[in-house]
Amino acid sequence: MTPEQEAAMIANIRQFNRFYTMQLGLLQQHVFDSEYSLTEMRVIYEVHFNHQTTATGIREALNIDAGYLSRLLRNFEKKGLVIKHPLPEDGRSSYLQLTARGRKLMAQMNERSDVQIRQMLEGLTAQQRRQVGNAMNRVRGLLKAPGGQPRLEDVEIRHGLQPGDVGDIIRVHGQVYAEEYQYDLRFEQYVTETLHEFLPTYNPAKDRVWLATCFGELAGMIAIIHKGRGRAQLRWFLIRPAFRGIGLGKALMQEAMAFCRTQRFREVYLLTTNQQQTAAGLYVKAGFVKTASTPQHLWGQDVYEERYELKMPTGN
Amino acid sequence: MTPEQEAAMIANIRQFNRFYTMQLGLLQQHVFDSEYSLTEMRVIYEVHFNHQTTATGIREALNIDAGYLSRLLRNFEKKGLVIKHPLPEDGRSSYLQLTARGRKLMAQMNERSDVQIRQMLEGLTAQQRRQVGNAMNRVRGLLKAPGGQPRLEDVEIRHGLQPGDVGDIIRVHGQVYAEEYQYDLRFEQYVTETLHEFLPTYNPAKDRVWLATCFGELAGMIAIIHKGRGRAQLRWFLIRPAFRGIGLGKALMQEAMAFCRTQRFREVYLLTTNQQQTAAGLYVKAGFVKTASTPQHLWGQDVYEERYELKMPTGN
DNA sequence: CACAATTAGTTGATTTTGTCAACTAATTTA
DNA sequence: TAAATTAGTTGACAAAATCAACTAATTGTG
Repeated sequence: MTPEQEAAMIANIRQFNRFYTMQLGLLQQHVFDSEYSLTEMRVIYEVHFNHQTTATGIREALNIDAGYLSRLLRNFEKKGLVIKHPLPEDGRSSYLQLTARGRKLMAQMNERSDVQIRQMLEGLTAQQRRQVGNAMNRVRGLLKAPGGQPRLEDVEIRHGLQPGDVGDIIRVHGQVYAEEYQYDLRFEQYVTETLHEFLPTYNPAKDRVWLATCFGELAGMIAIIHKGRGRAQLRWFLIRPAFRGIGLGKALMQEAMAFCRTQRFREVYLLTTNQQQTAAGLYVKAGFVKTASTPQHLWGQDVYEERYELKMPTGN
Repeated sequence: MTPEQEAAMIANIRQFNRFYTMQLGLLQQHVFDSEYSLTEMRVIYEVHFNHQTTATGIREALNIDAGYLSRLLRNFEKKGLVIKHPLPEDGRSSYLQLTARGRKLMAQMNERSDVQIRQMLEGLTAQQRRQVGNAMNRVRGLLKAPGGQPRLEDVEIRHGLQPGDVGDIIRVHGQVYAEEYQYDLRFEQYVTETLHEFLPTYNPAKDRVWLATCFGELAGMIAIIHKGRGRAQLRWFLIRPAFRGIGLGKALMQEAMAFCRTQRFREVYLLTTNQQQTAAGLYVKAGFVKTASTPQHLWGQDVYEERYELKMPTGN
């Protein structure tokens, strides 16, 4: 990056900071017309979030004056929002905890915050809202904030191809395999070919492509393609690294298997290589058995191309 | 979107708000250890940014007490940061302007803000930094902030296909044409086919694909494909709606034409439809002439397929 | 056109918010 | 065991923000 580009980029972030400061309405000292100041609410939040924290813990987290904090806490105690539990191992400190009343206040504040957020999102389509969330998660994830791990509940699994999906499937395959196995352009070309070959025969009644998205961002995918005579091929099974370890692979595999059962496929097969170890585990767990392994030079790599097969239990 | 998903999404944004409040260090009332408070700096910034604004303008923009602002401004005037120009048409108001000293203070603050931003980006790769900027722009753009229009200086034009580029080209074509002309999956299939057809013959010495990216996000693209006997085809020329009107199409076209000249192509042609009016303008400006127009039923649409040709000036 | 109503900005009085330094008491270090 | 450190408290005070009463210019209205 040239110095000019870096300066442009920093100016851009500075603008975002100003914009977002405005958006948050952080200049108002009384949050959401409550009787509590921003600082007070931040203390309440800190007590709630870091359970079993002490005054010093809060002081360090929020970087506020010890004397000021002392008074704030005494006030909260007087109002019955916070309760102190003296520490047995240190007579100077106390654990802090929200009372039921304090938690109720928190909940109220969250509600008001939600109102603010809803206003912010007003006039946006569902897709755009997802994009906002997604972009925020990206900022937060990149700036190494805690809690950046996506949750399975936030991942939406849908099927059917919408505009951009075909390209997105290819893009994610190209990027992930380049990053993880140093596959080159030839691999992305291969994926393009598989989709080009599939699309003209795509029959939504017999073929199904599932896309897992998280706030609009493609998180993973899987597909079942009918091959005639009760056979089907499982394709394009991939979970992006950031979304691994949350059970998404399993969820997608379950969708695919459920579809295979309703379609009464007798046999499902798939092709992969010996390098895709994590996926292989999921194949085996789903009942697939490795039936062939042949050395190949594919996409500039020496790999074993492997074939897995699954005999479906014939329901009666 | 189900109510549960909406709640999850709002909770997610709330978390981002808390995270970013923290990130900005907005609880500190003295910005960057200066002798000025956050509010004071926001006033200075507002005077700088909205030139020829009045006290009321600032009061409305920042939503602060009129009396408080009055005192702040008097103080700034006393310190020689701001100057008042009485309004001829209204004896009660004055235009506000930063003095040279006030602008110097602004610049200093920007520098300190830049330091903060650099710290924030510390430890990120160039690509990750671009992603942060990109994601912020997306948030800002979606939440309809002013100044959301990207700048041509922030757009990087590169050539050569990197992992994910092929998929991204297809994805953007699919999405943009679906949004603007209601083309369906068949169009994305067609684009996939064109790339599938091109890739095996791709010769970086004779073919060139340019990608315009803005903080990591694909903004537009163009390609020149050699066809033998001094002929070449211009393909995949597209600017995403958000990046139109900033001269990006022109810049990409110039790159392409310059390449055609160095390659000494005698003739360049392209295929498009009568629906792509904006692009057609750029083709004509670059010297292309429409040579054929045939009615077709393509991708579920009745269109005229048009052919444009450009005879290259033979340099000696 | 005159007079009431409104608007832009100012000023005094006051409250809220945050800071600093001196302090106590418990705990740790030397 | 004494000195140093740490957690938290308190008093004095400064800075930031609010409220209400005010002036002067401008606008609206009968």
